[in-house]
Amino acid sequence: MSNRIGGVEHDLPEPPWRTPRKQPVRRSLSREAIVEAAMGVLRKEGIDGVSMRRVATELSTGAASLYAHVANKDELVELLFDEVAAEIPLPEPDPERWREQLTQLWVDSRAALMRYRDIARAALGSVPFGPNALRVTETTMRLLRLGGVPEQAVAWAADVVGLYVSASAVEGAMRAQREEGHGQWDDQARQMQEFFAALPAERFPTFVSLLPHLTSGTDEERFRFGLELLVSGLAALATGPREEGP
Amino acid sequence: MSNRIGGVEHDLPEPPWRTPRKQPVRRSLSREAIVEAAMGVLRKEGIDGVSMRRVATELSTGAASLYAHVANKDELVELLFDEVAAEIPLPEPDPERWREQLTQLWVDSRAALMRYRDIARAALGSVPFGPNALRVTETTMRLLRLGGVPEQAVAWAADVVGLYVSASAVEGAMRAQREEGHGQWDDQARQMQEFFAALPAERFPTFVSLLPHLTSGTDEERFRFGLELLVSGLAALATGPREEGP
DNA sequence: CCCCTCAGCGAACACTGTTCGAAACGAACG
DNA sequence: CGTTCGTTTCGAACAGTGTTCGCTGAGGGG
Repeated sequence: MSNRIGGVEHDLPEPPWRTPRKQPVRRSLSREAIVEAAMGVLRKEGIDGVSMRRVATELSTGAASLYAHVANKDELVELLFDEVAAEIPLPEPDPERWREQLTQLWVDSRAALMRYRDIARAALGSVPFGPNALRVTETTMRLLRLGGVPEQAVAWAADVVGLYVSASAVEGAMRAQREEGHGQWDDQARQMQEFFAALPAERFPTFVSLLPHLTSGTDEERFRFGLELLVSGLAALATGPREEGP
Repeated sequence: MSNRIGGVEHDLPEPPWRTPRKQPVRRSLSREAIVEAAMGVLRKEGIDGVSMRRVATELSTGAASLYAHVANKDELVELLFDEVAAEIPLPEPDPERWREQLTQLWVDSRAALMRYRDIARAALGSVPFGPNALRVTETTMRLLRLGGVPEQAVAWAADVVGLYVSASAVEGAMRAQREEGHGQWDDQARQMQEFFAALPAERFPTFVSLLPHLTSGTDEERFRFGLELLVSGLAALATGPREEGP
């Protein structure tokens, strides 16, 4: 090809009589590389930041190239979601501590989701049946059965709790985004305060009287409160401890 | 202007020497008209169908005209959400029946949201504090207090249940969309069946053994199941009936 | 009566997801 | 070794999106 030694030739302008082969067409793109690059963007900028062009740029190529490895953006987002689900730590089920383990599992799930901004929105759009999401669901069901929850309730509860965790993660991500985006958290907290103070107490007496309680507690405390409602409700359905297996 | 009598002149081609005034510049656009038109689109095509151009076309004008009455699309969506919240029927609180009324209120909320496709997504993005949404929250809190639920729990529970209702409405809307969009509901139901059948039972034993329970029940039954978990959990927190007022 | 403000609105900007067609490559086959 | 074939790469283009800019012209206040 060239009598020059590799590496330097790229700094020189191409001789015009040679066909300009721009870049030597790396044939190195792969589903894994795409997902990895997209995960980086997701962590920094959230789902809206993950555009096909953005991910392609990260791999220094064009958007069209991605479509050889991924059907469309929806499929890419599903892959991302399952990749996040892989980061959820799973407990070794212990019949003595099923309630505690269940709570911890879902607190960890919310934390993993929120580490990747608003990725939880993907769980509300399409029921997540990727391999890693399935592992989480399987563990949830194992724990519920260990607690003696009836079969029908186990199946529905897995759905319900998944919904709640996703919704809470989305809300948390949105709040976090607003807090960092709009500069000072101070500014719009004051704005909220003013809005609340201007509320007509004669039209919303209960709401106004509960105002101090409304803003109290961290996001995770509020999440745990709802989770505890669900878990205790499930415990009440339990018919006593139960062995594993069919 | 013209010696013709009104109404007919629009059918004739404009004489070319007169400045073609396209349409006489209706100065009739208003926030209400915009929201009304957008509600129509929302009901038929969901949030993604509500583009600024689409709504403007419905009012036979251009997208830029809307920005005189509405700050941006986010604000428009918030207005739409509150309009939907106005359709939620509110009960007259009755201390004897607070549990039943609470359940009914949130079942009705979900139904109202789902009538407008995926509008519930707006509730997960920005905490809804429009006047009509506030009326629903106020009623929720009144009912919870009537049931003797502690103040802190009332405040947090309103948040939690709102999250759950919205999440369930979004999921229901997505499912409905897929069912009508992908032609036959039959086709992808079979596809799901095949996917489930192909699952390795040794890796997901609990999940596989619960398969029949997973697909059973209507959406609303599943929703009511989770709602009952929450409400009974709240009832357990109650310290006995309590009078209204400070 | 005049002027000035501001709703109306066409055009444009910077994006988005996706498709198309041509090129370039690797492997399999004669 | 040569040719063909399927796949990957990728620039360009298409049909959308939300939003801004600048011009026009009508209505109300002075």
